[in-house]
Formats: sequence, C-alpha cells, structure tokens
Amino acid sequence: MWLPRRKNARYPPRQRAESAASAASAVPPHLPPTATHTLSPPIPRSADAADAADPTDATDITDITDVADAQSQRLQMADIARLAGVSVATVSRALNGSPLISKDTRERVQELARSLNYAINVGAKNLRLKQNKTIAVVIPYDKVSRQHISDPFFLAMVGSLADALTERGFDMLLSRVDADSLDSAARLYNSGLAIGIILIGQWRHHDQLNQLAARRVPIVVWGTQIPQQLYCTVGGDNVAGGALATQHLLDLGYRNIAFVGDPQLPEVAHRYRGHTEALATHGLKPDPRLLVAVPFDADQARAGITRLCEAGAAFDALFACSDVLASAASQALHLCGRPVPESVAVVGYDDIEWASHSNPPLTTVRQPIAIAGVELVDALLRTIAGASVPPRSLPVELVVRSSTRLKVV
Amino acid sequence: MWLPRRKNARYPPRQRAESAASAASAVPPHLPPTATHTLSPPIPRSADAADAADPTDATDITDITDVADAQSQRLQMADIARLAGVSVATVSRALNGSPLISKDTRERVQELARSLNYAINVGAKNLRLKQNKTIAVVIPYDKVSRQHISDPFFLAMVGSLADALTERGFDMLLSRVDADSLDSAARLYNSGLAIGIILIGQWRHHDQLNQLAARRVPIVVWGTQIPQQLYCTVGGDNVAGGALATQHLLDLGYRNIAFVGDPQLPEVAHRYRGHTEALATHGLKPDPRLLVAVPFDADQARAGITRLCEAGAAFDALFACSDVLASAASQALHLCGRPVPESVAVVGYDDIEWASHSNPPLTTVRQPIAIAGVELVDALLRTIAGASVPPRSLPVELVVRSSTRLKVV
DNA sequence: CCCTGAACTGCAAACGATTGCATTAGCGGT
DNA sequence: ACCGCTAATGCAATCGTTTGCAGTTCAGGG
Repeated sequence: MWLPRRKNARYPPRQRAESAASAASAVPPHLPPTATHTLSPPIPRSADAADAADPTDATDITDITDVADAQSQRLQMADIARLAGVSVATVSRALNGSPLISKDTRERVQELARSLNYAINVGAKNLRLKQNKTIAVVIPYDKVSRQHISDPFFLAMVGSLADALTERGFDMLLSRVDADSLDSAARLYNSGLAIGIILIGQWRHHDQLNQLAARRVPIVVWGTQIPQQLYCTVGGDNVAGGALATQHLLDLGYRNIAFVGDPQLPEVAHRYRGHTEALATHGLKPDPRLLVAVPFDADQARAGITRLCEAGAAFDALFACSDVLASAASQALHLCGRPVPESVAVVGYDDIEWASHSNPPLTTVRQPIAIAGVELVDALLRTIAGASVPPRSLPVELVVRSSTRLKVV
Repeated sequence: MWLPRRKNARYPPRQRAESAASAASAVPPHLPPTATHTLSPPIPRSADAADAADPTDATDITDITDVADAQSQRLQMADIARLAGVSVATVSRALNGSPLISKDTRERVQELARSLNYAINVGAKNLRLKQNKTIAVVIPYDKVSRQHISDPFFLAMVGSLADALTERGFDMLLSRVDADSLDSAARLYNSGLAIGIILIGQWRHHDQLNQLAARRVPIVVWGTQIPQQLYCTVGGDNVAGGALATQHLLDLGYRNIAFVGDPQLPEVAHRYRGHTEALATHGLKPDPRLLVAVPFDADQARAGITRLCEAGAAFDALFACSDVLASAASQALHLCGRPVPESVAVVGYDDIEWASHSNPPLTTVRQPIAIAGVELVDALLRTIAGASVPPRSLPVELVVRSSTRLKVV
C-alpha cells in the first residue's frame, strides 16, 4: 500500500480507493451536482444549508466547512484534489486534458470540478505561465470640458471591441485616463494587468503615444496616421470621408459649405483636407469664415452655429465631423430659422445608431465600427506577437438620408 | 563586512555601498530618469539605444540587458533590488512605505522605482494578499434578436460605472454574456478575476440571478425589485416613472395613450403599472389595443407602430419605454402622416444624451445615470464586505421638451 | 570588555497554479 | 527471482510579492 508523505499535509492521507468512493458519494448532499438545472427549488441560505444537512460523515462535514469557510472562501485545486483523493498535480493535468493521466482519473476529476462549479484561479495561472488574456481598452476623458465622455461613437466602439475580444477569448479591462496624460495608461501594461492597450482617439498628445511605443508598450490607437509615428493606428479613411461628404453636397448643387470640427485634432485635420480637395475639383476654395472650429462637444457646436448665423454668414450647407455635432448644429439652425434640409443641407460623420432615428434622418459618413473592433484587436495581437504592424486605414462610405436634398434654386 | 548568501543568487553579491553608488550613476544613461518630460527628443529604437550606449561599465550593461531581454521582459522587484543593492523584501517594504525601513533607503528605492517606471505586478500581489481591485461589469446580449447591444442607455451606464469605479480605485472588467445564461457570469468571480459583479439589466432570468446569489457570488443588478429576490437590485423608480409620463400626458389633455414596451420584462412591467395607476386617477383604464408589446428594438417598434396606425387605432399620445423606442415610434408616426407633436404627443424614457438633440427634442423620463453608477458600485462593495444590502430605488424625473404640448381640441 | 536593546534588513515560507523529474506498481521476458 | 519497461502519479521548484521571524550592526551602560 502506498502512503503519501508530505511536509505540510493539507489533506489527510487516505487510501486511494476509499477516498475516491467517499468523495463521489459525499459531495451531492452539500452542493448541487451540476450547474445546469434552471428551475430552482426553494433556495435555502446556502451556508446554513450545509450546516443543517444530514451529518452522515463527520470528516466530510469538516472538509466542506473548511472549503466554504474563513479566508480561503473560493474553491481551489487543492480542494478538488482532496475530494478526488489525488494530488494537485494530477488535478492540474486532468483539467488540462493531459494524456499522462489515465482516462478514468481524468474524467472523474473533470466531473468533480464541473459539479462543484470550480473555476481555476486565473491570477495564479497567469503568474506561473507568464501569460495573460486581458486587453486594456482606454477611453480618454477631457478634464477641462466635460467630466465624462458621452459621445455615443466612443461607446459604440467599446461595444464593438467587447465583441471582438470576446470572440477571441480575451477579457477586456475598460479604463479611463486623463486625455492630457495618455502615457499614464502604461500602468495597465507595466503592472501586468493587461498584455496590451487599445486607445480610442489620438487627441492632442501624439508625443506621449510615441513615447509609449518607444518604451515597448504594446499599443494600438484608433485614429489617423501621422507622419513620424512609432505606434500603430487603425482608423477610418478620414481624407476620403471628408471628400465624400463635401463631394455629395457639391453634387447636389451646394457651393457654400460650412465645416464644423476642430482641425487641431489629427482626425479632423484629415477630414478637412478631404473637404478642401473636393472643393478644389470644382475650382473652389474653403471659406475661412465658414470654419466652425469646435471640439466634439454639442454645446459648443450650438453656440458656434448660432454665432455663424448671427454674423450673417452666407452658407447653404454644413459638414460636421460627428453626428453629435451635426445634430446640435441642426438644432441651432432651426432656432435661427433655417430648417434642415429646406434651408441648409447637413452631413454628419460616424453614422452612430440614432443618426437614422433622428429627425430628419441624417445623411452621414459611416465609420466601419463593427470592423474597427476586429481590426484593432487584430493589430494589437500582432503587435504583441512582436510583429511591426503598419497603420491601417479602413474604407468609409456615404449614407444618404433626408438631411440633404437637391438644392432648390 | 556582511556578505549575503543565497541558494539561487539572482544578483551578484556586491558590497552594499559600492552597488548603491553604481546604481545611482549607472541608470540615467540607459533609461529616462523621470517619466515627466513631454517633449520627446529624437526617439531611438529603444533597445538598440541601450546596446549602442556608451559602455562605461561592463557589469551594468549586462544588468540592463538582463532586465530588458528575453523572457522576463518586464521590470520586477528583483531588478529594483539588485540595482539598489538591497533585498527584495526591503524593496517591497520601501515601496509600501513601511516604517521598518530607514528613511534613507526608502526614498532611494522609491526614487529608483519611479525613475525606471516600475509598476508592481498586480497579479502576484493579489495572489499573495488574496485581494483584488477589479469589478466585473456584465452587459448581456440577446442571441436571437441582435448580435450587439447598441442601446445607448446601456453604454451610458457603462460610462457611469467606469467613472464610479475609477473614483474608488477599482479596475473594471467589461464582459458580455448571453442573456439566456446569465449565470455564466459567475466565472468572472469564481476564477478570481473580479471580486464582484455588476449586471446591467434583469432580463428574463430572475431565477438564474437568484441562484448566483444563493451560491454567494457577490452581485448587484441594475433593475427593478421583484418579490422573492435574493440579490440586490438598484434601479430607477419604474412605477413612479411610468406614472409621471402618463400623468404629464393626461395633464396636457390627452386621453388615448399608446404604451410601447414589453411588459414581460420586469422593469417595463412596473412602468406599465405606473401608467395604469395614473390613468386610474382620471377614472380611465388602459386600452389593450393601444399596448404595443415590443422588446427594446427600434425596428420592431417601427413595425409595431405602423401596424397600430394601419389598424386605425384611435390614440393621440404615446409613451415609449426607452428613448430609442420613442424615436423609432416618432419616425414611424411621421411616415403614417401623424407628425409629432402636432398629431401625436410622445414621451420617452431614459433621457439619454441625444434625447435633447433629436428633432423635436424629446420629452422623457430621466433615469439618474450618473448616480446609478455610484449607487451600484456602493451596493456591490457593501455586499462584498458581507453586508446584506437592500434593493434601492432611485428617483426619476420628468423632462419636458417639445415632443409634447397642450392638446389642441 | 561584555551585555542589551533598538533599528534595520535579509531569509524563507506563503499565495494557487504548472511541469520536469522522480517514484511507484504492474507486467512480461529471461 | 530479477531486470527493464511502461503507465500513472506524486514531489518540489517556480512565477513575483508580502511578511513573520531571525540575524546583523551599533550605541550605550555596567
């Protein structure tokens, strides 16, 4: 007969066959054997139930109590091992499907673990294997203007990323950082919480992002490609998007197009370039008086448009760099007595969900949000694998709805 | 002279004073001394830079190479210890501000760690301390209707939770689960990834939530209070909200009010009750023909409203259980030749950002989203601490905009 | 000169998993 | 009866931190 000998015996040495048998019969009375019954019988207060349960075997009662009690609370491999009458090593191998373990033992352990709702401690596993299946997604917030980022576009992007990451078996750590110190996002990587970072939006701190990349922090940014960048960006084709919007308005007969957005932001700058290029094909130049330079903030857009109207600027159409801005602008236009689309044609950007629900439904440049999530995750994983991933520009498309119509002359 | 002796010497034994001095002078040439310079000088390819750097001291070069190289990649406590010429224990205590360490050593270690951008390995720390600062936020998705949850309300809630958690120093793990197996969210807790779960929306599986609670999984749910529930809910006061909306319409002179929403969902059921109660104060009863029972899905709402119009139902107002539904309904009404608010007054629910940007701006019942995040987090933390937290109902308020106006007779 | 205590600091054992390398039993061959 | 081989399993080191305890140095008192 073989008897295990160990310094710190966490489980009483039992004869193999006996303990296996007792485990199999002892567990069900205390804990539900499977997780799959959906109709709950009258539910007792769980812990009390264990205490009150029929005390057939003194040792097993204390076993269960030890597990549920005190500090350790959660089930761990040692508990499974004890109940199955094997060592932790065997449990580990069994749960990982190692062929070293006999089919019999393997299945017994797996069944036991499943019936106890055992889930492996990911932290310990990660530590040992130096691996990690968590990706950090960072949404910067603007300290000065608003506390929260409420632009539905960012949130939709979060949804898309959540889907893409779930798809590939990764967990997503959502985090906010001050847009003025984007580099503080490195904490998430340096602390081992996540193996890489996806940052939504480039904001005003290109330099900080370059520093992160130089420090070898795996990072991918939703944004636009900037000349000297060391990090990988994925983004819609902003130049094409800007051109598409303006071209559409030109085709409809509009010639005096206001532009709403802050060209200091890299993405907006590119859209403005597309705007300018489209005008050029008709021999036109952008009118600086029709540039409403506001950040992505509805209130400031409203104010800007109102100012524009009151200044008596001559414009018959408007291109806004987000649907939120377009919507705020439309509202302001209404109040100025210039209804959309009768008096002013409006094109937005992003095509967030409610662009089609708004009234009138908004003509807009659709960003490929669903694809964006997949592409960002893909690029990040390749970066983590050590590849040098080139920036990626995704195609955008114009969605024509009722906020634009042929100009009536 | 004291010489350290160890089984597995990870760092070469050095005389204390000597090594401390060499560390202090050796670090800056290879790595930036502080993280706070924002203007990046011409950035070299980092690793190459270390290799190419002026090789003044052979041993230090190999030190740095060891750190940046190979498997271990990330900086760890042992590296700091080696560079500071002390033991890991001392580094640990120094970084945690233990008074056991002399002020001198403590500050030297802290400064060194800061200058190297060292961040402690959270996984290892959590393992050792059996603690964890991560909360899981779960958004269920509906497998049958749509792949993604795109309702801005849920996403806004995510934003609010992100703020509340950041505020309290917790990290947020965002996860999606199939709305038909909410209990699979337990994995996040059982695996030690998170110390508690916040679930957004009650959906159709009250029983599964009860089971989770019975299994002692710390969980708080955004939703409405249901008689026999074992888990804690936080939610807007749905009965009051429903009453508020309907009362407002009644006050304006409307008597035939359509209700849009699926009363099978607990929250909607309560709003319907409020609706009914308000009608009762005017001696009215809800007309079953004016109940448009659709889930939170814009397309189905549009279809439902169109059907209602085509059936020739007599109604002069409409109360929808979300702003998305209200907006979709307004659109359908327009197409049926019944403009809002001239022909039909519309009240929504949630007061998401664009309710005020839509056209006409939507009268709606505001849910306290910002407060919700704080309350949910609060309730969860108290639950984790072992308290039995009662369900919480938050006040809602009516926001009157232009989609409702005095009925013209 | 030795003893004592205070002030630092290091050693080594956790935390919960994985895995290379024993170790064991069982079996067939000689 | 003994040897060698294979299949199944256990031991113990390891991942990066924390912390109880023990060890070292040094100053001051007898």
